[in-house]
Amino acid sequence: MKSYHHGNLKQELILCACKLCEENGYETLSMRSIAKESGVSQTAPYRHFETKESLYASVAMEGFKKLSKVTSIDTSQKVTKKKLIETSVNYINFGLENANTYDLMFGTAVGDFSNYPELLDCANATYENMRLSFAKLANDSEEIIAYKCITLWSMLHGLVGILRKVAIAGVDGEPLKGPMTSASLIGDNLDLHLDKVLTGIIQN
Amino acid sequence: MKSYHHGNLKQELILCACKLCEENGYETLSMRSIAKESGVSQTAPYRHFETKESLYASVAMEGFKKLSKVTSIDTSQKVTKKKLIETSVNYINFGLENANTYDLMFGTAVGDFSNYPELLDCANATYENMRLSFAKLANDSEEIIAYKCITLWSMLHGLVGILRKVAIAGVDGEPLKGPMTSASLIGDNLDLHLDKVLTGIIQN
DNA sequence: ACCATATGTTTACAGTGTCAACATTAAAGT
DNA sequence: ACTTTAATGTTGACACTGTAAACATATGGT
Repeated sequence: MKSYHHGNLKQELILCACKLCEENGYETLSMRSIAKESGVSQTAPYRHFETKESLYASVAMEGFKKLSKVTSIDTSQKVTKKKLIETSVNYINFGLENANTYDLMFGTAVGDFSNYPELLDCANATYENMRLSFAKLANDSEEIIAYKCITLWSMLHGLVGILRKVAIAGVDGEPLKGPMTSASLIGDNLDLHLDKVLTGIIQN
Repeated sequence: MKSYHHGNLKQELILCACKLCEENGYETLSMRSIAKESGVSQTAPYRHFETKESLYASVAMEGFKKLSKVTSIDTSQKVTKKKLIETSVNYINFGLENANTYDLMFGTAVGDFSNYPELLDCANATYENMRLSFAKLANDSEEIIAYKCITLWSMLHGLVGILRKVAIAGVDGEPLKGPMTSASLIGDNLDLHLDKVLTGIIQN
């Protein structure tokens, strides 16, 4: 028997939204659908989220937490290139396996992170760890560290995008022409590719 | 005096959509709004676009054409690192100056390009030129060329994303913490940064 | 016990994508 | 030139969306 008050609705709504988002993409996610899925009236979510965007922000935050978990390096210990490669692979796999959530995190669904301080913190924490890792790896200036970090980060992000387009195209038979094909080649040799890239970044 | 038949509606709808998209972002663009803006009934666009997504596809295609224009290198002549840097800067500037359109082109609004062959061709052409440029630059194997091309492309795409977040954050005062700050640093020294990156890519 | 506040529900409104039925015109076939 | 047909418009409708307003119920501090 359900009581009038749910007790833990906000948490359930977020969970629900995460699930629906990953299953069908954030574009098809509606306030009403998560309300229904949570067995609650259609406007109940508005007691916990001012707008749909702020619900998106919560889902994105969960995503960043999860991403942080698989990519964070223990910077109290020695940081090696191998660890960075491992982390890079994890990053890319996260992007591929949580494609819809990834879109929500890095797309335009949440316009300005600074409207959601908690989300902003989570996002920054993710990247901050990568920066610390580079700082530990070699004795570079702040500037060089930043350069290296952003170079890698940009590339990982870009790679996720490319590999996904290839994966999607691969599903319905017809392989894509041009660089797309080559991208799937990289997918198969991801470790090797990342090793090359990281070597390039570290050396410079 | 307007006749019943518009005569050139499809073209006008696309133009209109491009304008509205870049002005307010593709998320706020509606079939009905472009219809109204074009001075035509709300379902008229459906004579030219089966779904909203197919209108998006047309807008995205215009974007790729424009992007091609500013990034394409004349591969019948000698290709230099300098030219690649120039092109890279142009790519990034395109992404920053046509931010909303860029989102449409590289986001999830158009799910699968292969449903829109013309769009797919335009998109591939853009990247194909970059690949040819790398092929001209040095005498590498197909595989190495692909590697270099995708590395650069991924990074440019990633950089656009990062620089935009910084630009947006810069607007309302409060600068972002962590690697975000460093990213804006890169924005100021974009040429230098790209030179470094390209050197790294070319060497490997 | 009382009352403010948090959390729910119902109802309502304007806007959306898209379909079906109908109107008008330009193009093609005779 | 006349008729048929296909292309291109319009009107009206449906189910869905985000979200505001008014109301209902439970909870916690006094």
